[in-house]
Amino acid sequence: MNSRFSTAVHILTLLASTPGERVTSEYIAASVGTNPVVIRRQLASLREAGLVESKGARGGGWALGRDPAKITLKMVRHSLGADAKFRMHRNDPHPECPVGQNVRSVLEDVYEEADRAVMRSLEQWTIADMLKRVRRIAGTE
Amino acid sequence: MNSRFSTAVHILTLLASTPGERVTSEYIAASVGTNPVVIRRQLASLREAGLVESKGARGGGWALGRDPAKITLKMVRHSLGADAKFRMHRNDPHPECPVGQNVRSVLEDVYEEADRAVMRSLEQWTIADMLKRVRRIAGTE
DNA sequence: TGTATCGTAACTTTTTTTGTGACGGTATTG
DNA sequence: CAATACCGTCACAAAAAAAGTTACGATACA
Repeated sequence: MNSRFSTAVHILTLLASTPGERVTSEYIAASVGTNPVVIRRQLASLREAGLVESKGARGGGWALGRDPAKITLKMVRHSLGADAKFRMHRNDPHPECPVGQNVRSVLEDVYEEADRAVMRSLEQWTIADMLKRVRRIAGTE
Repeated sequence: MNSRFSTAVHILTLLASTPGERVTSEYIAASVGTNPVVIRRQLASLREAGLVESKGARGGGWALGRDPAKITLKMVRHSLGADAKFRMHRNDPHPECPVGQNVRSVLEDVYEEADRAVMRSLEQWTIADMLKRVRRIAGTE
């Protein structure tokens, strides 16, 4: 998992915390502590996955695309595509080494399985859960 | 998972493929396609975990520290420590945003759980398995 | 028509990862 | 005992990846 995933969850939880309102990328950026463009970039992936929707122009902004109880962290990870995945070493192995030539393909199987395990784990968390727990910690409930 | 993990598995599988022999970091580097120092760095972590052992000086080199059937990929990942883990976004959230202030700690729980899932998955693979599968693909068996 | 917003491209900066050179230490070999 | 072939590790360089910034066009609202 990487920092893009973390940021995405942060954003979605923030949106869930202000239902009915549209929030600007500038506001989100201030909450996360970064630049609005960085946020918009992230939101772009989330929008493709249907998790958020945006409206341009004055009065525009961002809102969740669906019920936060129906957004799992699995979906979030999925929306980030290859960026969130396990990575292979990218060296060119020696052409005559049978191990070097073939470990990669076996490793791919390993990663695929591990990835499924991660997804099963993330599947159990929703944005609504995240918000609930955040609020419990903050004592805002 | 990252490229250090992949490289570590590559190295261990290579060592498993030449039982009884010591292999030099230079040889391993050639197989992986990188610099010997990079390999030694990686081997250092693996040695701390007892997965390999080395002998300096002439005639020296590296060998597995135990039966390849007793080395799981979980151990390999564990030996890499924090490097192999999921990472949080490192921005400073806005001090007055209750979401920003607390998502991290909830995310830590999420990551911990996901990490355990990965470990359970990796636990099922041993270096001996890797070698067997590599050989099957290579048709060297 | 002015303004607040998104969308996105190009670029810069920072951070992380990987690679390299250098050199000391040590056991083995002859 | 000296030459050698290794490891161990530090400091630095280069490359790659990620994050941040600037800029500007497009659009709807007021």
